[in-house]
Amino acid sequence: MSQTDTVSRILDAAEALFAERGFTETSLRTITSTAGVNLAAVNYHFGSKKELIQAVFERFLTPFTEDLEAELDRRIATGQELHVEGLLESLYRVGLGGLSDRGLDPQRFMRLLGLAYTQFQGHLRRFIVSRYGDSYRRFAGLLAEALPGVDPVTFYWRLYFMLGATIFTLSSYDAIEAILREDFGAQSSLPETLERLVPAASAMLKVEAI
Amino acid sequence: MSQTDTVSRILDAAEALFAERGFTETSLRTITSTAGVNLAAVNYHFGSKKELIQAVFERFLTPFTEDLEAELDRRIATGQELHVEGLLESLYRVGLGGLSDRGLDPQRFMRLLGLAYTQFQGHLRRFIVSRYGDSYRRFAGLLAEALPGVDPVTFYWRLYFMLGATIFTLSSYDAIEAILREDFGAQSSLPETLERLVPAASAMLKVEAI
DNA sequence: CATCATTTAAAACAGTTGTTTAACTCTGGC
DNA sequence: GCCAGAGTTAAACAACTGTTTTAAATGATG
Repeated sequence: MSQTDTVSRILDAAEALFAERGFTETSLRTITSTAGVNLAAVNYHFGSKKELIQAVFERFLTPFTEDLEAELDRRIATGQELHVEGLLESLYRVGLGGLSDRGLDPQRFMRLLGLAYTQFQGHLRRFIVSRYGDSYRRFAGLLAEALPGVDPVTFYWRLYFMLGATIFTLSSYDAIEAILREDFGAQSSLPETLERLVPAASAMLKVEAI
Repeated sequence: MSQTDTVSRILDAAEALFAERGFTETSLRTITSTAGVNLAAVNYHFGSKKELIQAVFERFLTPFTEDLEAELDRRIATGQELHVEGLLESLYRVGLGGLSDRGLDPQRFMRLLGLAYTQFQGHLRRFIVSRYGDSYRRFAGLLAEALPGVDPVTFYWRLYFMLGATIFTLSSYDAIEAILREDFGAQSSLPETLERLVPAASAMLKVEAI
């Protein structure tokens, strides 16, 4: 084994197994044997399982937020109007394209993001907020500006509605797609689903009624 | 201890602890010591931890679906038009009111429902689908009828968008509410949040654009 | 060539997990 | 009054968890 790719082999295996089964359901022994490395390597390189979990998230969240920031900069620089649909498209395009360019599976990315919210790992939520909170707040701010009629509290609730619809749906994408394929024979792709999500989420954010 | 309330004491403790920490993160020893019963009682009365998890869900999903069916029957019997907002209101009213009448915490109910979808317990999903799938399909069918313009595949994706927005938001209700209270000083109640969710989810289901 | 970080191996660590056992207590029906 | 059976108890089971330690081997860098 060529020395230092041990770290990335562990990250690869951990990422796949976490997305598939969750954190507590995945043991270090499963990870290391999948990665073909020694059990002690995880504690040697990462310190603990907690820090391994954080490292997995860091590896895909850092390029994701960087790409998103760049995309927002680009949109602002070219003087494009920042309407709701455009912002959501930016978000989804980065999540879909930017990551797969780097060889990362966007679906796995969504499953992990869903886990970060629903599994009970306090340290993970704290880690993500402290590391990527600024980018999140920037995006939320731009979205709020694009919705001048909506009062702040209502806006934030709807932002969470949107996050819920996105994360929930995409992290169970395979299961939902399988059901629809069985019932309607129609198979849909991930980009197609995002194309359905943009107008739906936009409509939800924009409603006039109380 | 008055003999046979051991079963319900276990269910009470398990329900609260599962909602708080998740399934794998909650040990039988924590459950039994919280309930004040012997460790072996779980295996004696329920057979296994899996079956205990299912029993917890059965205890609140059975009254919930019965109430929902009754509410739908009532709406149809009184000849009310079944529009989208009304159906969602029925769903949320039953989830909120019907359960708390029975002394069950609606938020806990939502957290557990979220867990059922996101935790990796294949047996749970199978159990719920086989037991409550008919009620689910009936509700989905009525909702589809109220949306004649929307093609079936798009409808089902949007149904999952709505489920995601609902389950995700309400299962993290406490956390989100705390953030909004800190940032805006405005505190919102669960009924208020559902009042925001009805028009938002309706708008999402009804959009005209592709 | 020596050095030092990296990797492997194997073992042990101390906990925790779900489950099972066998003995015990209690109670309702004969 | 007694006894079968349901209910409870403490103890032990075997398996697994994350982590640490020992040791030896490997490889790149200076």
